[in-house]
Amino acid sequence: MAEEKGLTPRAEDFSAWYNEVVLRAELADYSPVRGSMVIRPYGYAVWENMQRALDAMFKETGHQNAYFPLFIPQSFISREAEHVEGFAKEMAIVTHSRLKASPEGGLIPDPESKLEEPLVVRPTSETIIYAMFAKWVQSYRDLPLLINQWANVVRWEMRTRLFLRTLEFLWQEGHTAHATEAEAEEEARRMHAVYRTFMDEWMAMPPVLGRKTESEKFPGAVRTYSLEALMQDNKALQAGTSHMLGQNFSRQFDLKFQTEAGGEEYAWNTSWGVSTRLIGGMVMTHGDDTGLVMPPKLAPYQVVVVPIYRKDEERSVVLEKADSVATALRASGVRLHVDTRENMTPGAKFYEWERKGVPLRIEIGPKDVANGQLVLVRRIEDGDGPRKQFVPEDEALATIPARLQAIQNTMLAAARRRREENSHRGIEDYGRFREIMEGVGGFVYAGWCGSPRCEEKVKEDTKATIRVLPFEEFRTPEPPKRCLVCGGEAREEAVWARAY
RNA sequence: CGGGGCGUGGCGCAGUCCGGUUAGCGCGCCUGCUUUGGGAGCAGGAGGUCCUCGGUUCGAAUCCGAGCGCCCCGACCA
Repeated sequence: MAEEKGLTPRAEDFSAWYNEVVLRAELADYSPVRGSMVIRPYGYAVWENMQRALDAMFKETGHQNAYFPLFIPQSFISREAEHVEGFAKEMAIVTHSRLKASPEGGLIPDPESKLEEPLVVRPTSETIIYAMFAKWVQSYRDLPLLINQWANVVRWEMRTRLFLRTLEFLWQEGHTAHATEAEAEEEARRMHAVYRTFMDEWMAMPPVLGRKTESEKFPGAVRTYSLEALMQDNKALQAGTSHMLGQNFSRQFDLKFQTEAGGEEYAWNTSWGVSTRLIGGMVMTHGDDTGLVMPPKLAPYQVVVVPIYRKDEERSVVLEKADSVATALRASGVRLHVDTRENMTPGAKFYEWERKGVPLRIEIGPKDVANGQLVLVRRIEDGDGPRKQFVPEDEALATIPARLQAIQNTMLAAARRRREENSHRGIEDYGRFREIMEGVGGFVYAGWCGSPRCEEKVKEDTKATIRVLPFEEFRTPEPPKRCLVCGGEAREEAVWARAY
């Protein structure tokens, strides 16, 4: 019974812990279809908070939302050579438009309804979006074209995990067209930076930024910029990507424009996306053995109020107080829930809301009403006194927004510290490297000669890959001289890790 | 696709080896009363194609055969 209530500790089996947290915090549930999941209201509320924040940032940077169709003609996918290569093996295809009764019983696709051209269910929308852009763009005056869409996509993955890799997932994909290479490059980097702001400030999940190697870049891109976060099991999570597509797609979809000088040129494209995978990242960045821990800025409920009472008279006094506290806090912009369930003891509610990761709990009992105080209990330790504090009501109401921000800051600092503590720098010995990858894991910063062969060897030996070629601010002050693998001259520093 | 595990009320499981009354336990659910400051108590109650199909048998959750599904590990994967 005690085992039923607790979670598998992270140290014992991280993967089991993760699944239990997601299911028991009611973020998501398995659906009847293998590899597909239902995002439950509590999990969807997190996604909505992510959407709200990101969408505002996209608008601030000049983008507009639009919606493109789920179905893409199969021929579109094959136009860009690398693109087909990258996605062909995981595509869902629609070939028929109706079913009919089978002679052997059951239903079969009606052969007469076979489509002229199969439709693929979008794994990403570059092809159809740039086909449409081609219709809309004639002149340099039509550029830049800055579009985002919120959508679902399907990738038929072999092995799936809740939020981290499912057959269908929700995401946003930005797609832009520019008149010059420099503008497109600037856009790809701008959105890369927007993601970084979001992950740092909203998710408290500080990623390492950099560029992907040739072998890891997006199929069809010239360059891929990535944000890699380190999870508590010391595996990397690719949390977002931004691609400089060059003219690869515009050439295939005839996305041309007339230049100011009167000539004709292909547009320069970018695309960038983050998905519901971020919810998995949030879980694996902040969760503990008690359950979920939500950064206040994403928490569906930042504060939950648990009223405590014995007698009816107490009940009405306490609930009245809970109500006025709720009204006051909502007025200062706090997302709050008053848990008035009658069939549950306060203790049971405490456990439930902790498992669900609510950052701050307010307990209100008869004693508190009498003393004009509120009991504040933080979800996490943050070095600022005990988790549980008795605070005069006025002071509590006035300081709760700041307390939430303090929790947010603490979580970011803790995540950053953990990332750095598990980043190994100055590793030159390949044996030592293998030891790290097969043992503690984490990010290893080391020299790379630039050869795909060395990359491949590491993957075979250790399952680790180059997550990013980090931007300057993340690099080791003293640049590595030798390639970790072959000992040849290091062309640049790489961040290696096992990844999700 | 390979390896492992598992399919029994909503959830978690026992029972299966060694066939035998009415399939059991915990949690959850419903009703009532008492409770409520860290996972409440008592009483009553509802809820089951034992994954499916076929076989053996007087008799199958249990034995045999085939199939299906899910989870985990690997291969695979922006």
